[in-house]
Amino acid sequence: MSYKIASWNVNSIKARLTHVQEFLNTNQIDFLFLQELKGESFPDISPDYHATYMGQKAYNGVAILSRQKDVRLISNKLNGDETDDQARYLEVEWNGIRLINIYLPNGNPLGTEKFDYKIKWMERLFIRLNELKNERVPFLIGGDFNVIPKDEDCYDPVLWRNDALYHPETVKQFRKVLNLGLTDAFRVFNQNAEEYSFWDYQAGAWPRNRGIRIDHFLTSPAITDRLISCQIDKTPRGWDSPSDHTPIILEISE
DNA sequence: ATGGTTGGAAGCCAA
Repeated sequence: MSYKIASWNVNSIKARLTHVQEFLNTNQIDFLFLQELKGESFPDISPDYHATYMGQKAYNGVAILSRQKDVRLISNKLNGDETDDQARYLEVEWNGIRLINIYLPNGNPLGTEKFDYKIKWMERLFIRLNELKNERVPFLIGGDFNVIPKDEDCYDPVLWRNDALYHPETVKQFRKVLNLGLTDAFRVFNQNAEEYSFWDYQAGAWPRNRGIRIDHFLTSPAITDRLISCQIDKTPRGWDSPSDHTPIILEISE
């Protein structure tokens, strides 16, 4: 027995409703983390799934769909800044483990308050995950991290160095999180370059495979021990009117 | 080559 957990930035749940339904119908997904809902309310997707979500008007928004109804909301915001009202964080408890879905700030353009917000958000995330580590709570965190971990995770490292997604400060913060003892689950099973989860809508990025790997699952040690597989499913990116992201799917043993 | 495209908003912003 195993569980499949997927993460997908859908770039508007309203615009991608049928895609999400098709994805759920063709994969045996137990939990689906969604990002960029771009709306306050959440639509009826399937009678087979329970939705926990945190939305806002027009921007951001995260949801966790689950076959299991016994998920318990721990938090729908990231601690550390009472003035932060962006819907980017969802933490639930299920079966003794913590499931965390994030839509980490993009941070562009560099040199603006947006980049400061991203870095501070990552510092707050580190503090939260360090708490869970100290409490010995097994967890997995998935979502759109808006972070390119390494050169092999983008088509043009030199170009991306001048972007908030691969800026040295961004990568430093990401490594700090990893150094809590977390594992980039995808890299346990696949060391190939040119394995991407996002392709820009512009300039033929998808047909030319000019993409970046910014959607991740990170697992705490107890969950890492249970990893069965972690793959990027490129199929939905090839559908008509797709999201610019494609799902990443993680499988863990019971 | 500072463009190109998409979604939600409202008559631009974020990605």
